[in-house]
Amino acid sequence: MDQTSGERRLKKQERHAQILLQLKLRPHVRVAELAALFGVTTETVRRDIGALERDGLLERAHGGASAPHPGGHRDLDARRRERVAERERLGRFAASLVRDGDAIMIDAGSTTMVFARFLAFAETRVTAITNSLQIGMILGQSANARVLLAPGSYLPQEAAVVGVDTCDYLARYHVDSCFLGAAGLSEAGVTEAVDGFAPVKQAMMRHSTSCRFLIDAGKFGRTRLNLVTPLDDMDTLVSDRAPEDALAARLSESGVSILVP
Amino acid sequence: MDQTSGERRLKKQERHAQILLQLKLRPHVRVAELAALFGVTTETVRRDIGALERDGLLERAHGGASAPHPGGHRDLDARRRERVAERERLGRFAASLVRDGDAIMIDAGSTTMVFARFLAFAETRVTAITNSLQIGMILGQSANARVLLAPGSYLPQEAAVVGVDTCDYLARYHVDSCFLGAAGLSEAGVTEAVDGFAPVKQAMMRHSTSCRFLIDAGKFGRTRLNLVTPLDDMDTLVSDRAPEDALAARLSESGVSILVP
DNA sequence: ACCTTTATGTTGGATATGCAACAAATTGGT
DNA sequence: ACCAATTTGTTGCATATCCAACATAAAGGT
Repeated sequence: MDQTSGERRLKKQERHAQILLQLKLRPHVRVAELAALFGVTTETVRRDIGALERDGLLERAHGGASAPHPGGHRDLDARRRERVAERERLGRFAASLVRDGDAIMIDAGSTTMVFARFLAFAETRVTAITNSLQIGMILGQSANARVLLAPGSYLPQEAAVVGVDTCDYLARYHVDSCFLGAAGLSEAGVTEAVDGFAPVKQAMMRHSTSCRFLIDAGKFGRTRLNLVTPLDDMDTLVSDRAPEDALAARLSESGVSILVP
Repeated sequence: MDQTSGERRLKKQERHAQILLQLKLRPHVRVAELAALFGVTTETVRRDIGALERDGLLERAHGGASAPHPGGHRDLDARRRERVAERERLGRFAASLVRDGDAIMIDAGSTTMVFARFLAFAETRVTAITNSLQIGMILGQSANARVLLAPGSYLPQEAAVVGVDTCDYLARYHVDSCFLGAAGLSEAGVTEAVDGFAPVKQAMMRHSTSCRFLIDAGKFGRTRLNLVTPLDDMDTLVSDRAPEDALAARLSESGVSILVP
């Protein structure tokens, strides 16, 4: 049984790879379109999409599928789905802290990504330096944003760059404020799970006048492997709600400013 | 006529803003979902989406809409759709030129993106330095690729960085070969349309042992504003088919190697 | 070769979406 | 309060998509 031309028929695995590849290049593909492309039935494509969805590699839509995020970052997306409302409140609030003309640094992370989306949406006139490709692309959409991307070695899971190149590059600038995410905030300080992120965050802290940590309340009391900064050297916490009890006491003791919507 | 709760009914403009905001937060929204969210008919949402699409602010899909490109590269996408078959042949062939263990530089562009796709698919063990975010993300998916991203100011239309930072960064490396795209190849030399790309391409040429220009035949005889290199300093042309007539003569006269599938 | 497993195609009916035309409601100005 | 313009809702129908069940074909192992 032959088809269109001399094209070899793709196997299931190859189709899956192709579908994911397509979704890296655009946000949405249609079942019919893929079926035509592969020379298979829509039902087959539907099965492919179903399988990929079960693996969490894409999201279905009526008539097609879209990337869990264009640029496909599963972990990041899974995290993003959690605490959506809180994160939106936090992101919107944090974006309101940026004023026209500010120069800022933005760290890679799901919370800072929401922040960047609101910043782009508000069309704040801003110069932003970031190590996150997604944040760069999002903010670059805003006509009023000037985006500088830091160099470094690329981490696919985080869609960000890290390493000495990244830190060296950041050291060449000084901005008004930096907006950083974190995986944990406890009495031990601000901590991070992703290897390589802590030095970048530290570099951003060093080269900005004020430093805002965007940490949603779900991360209070949590400690991860890499220490970003002890509470004593922490500047400002921006969150969706204020910490309580022991953590609150230690924060105030350390002179950390707390901003909540 | 009241609705669900005490919610105020949104006006058209507000719905439009909300839709765009939603699309900044995720890649795809559905008509039915938005209708429920706003408390309006699917037809109204459909009209909203239609209007936004006419303004180029989103792309429709059956049952919903998606961002023009999260990282929105409509031009790039439009270009990509042209000469698909030729470009795929060219990209696949160019990818076969890379051997395990190579260090390469890759320029931003639709042709080089296809090249990177095949490189990722082939899982070639490679270290790649690029100024294109999309290429970085695509190649970064390959377990065998190590990707270094150059810094610079971000160009949203091209999803790439350019500028002196970019060139300075490239100058710190030396690779086996570089793979560059171009908008035109004529007797005047290799030319490019996007401001800022030419210096980056030149920097890549300078810091690689061999330089491959990936230029599909549709660009033969075309001259654009920015000169990347005259034919005399050109190393290798990789294309889907060999040039003819005067251009072919000038290329051979200049000692340019020509590789075709 | 044979058989088993898996993948793909086919079909039909249920459901969802798209579209156009018209009706109803809302808005904005006087 | 009134009218004109705009916006939204409603309806009917064409089309597209989904899903499940079964048939066919391909792949893999013995």
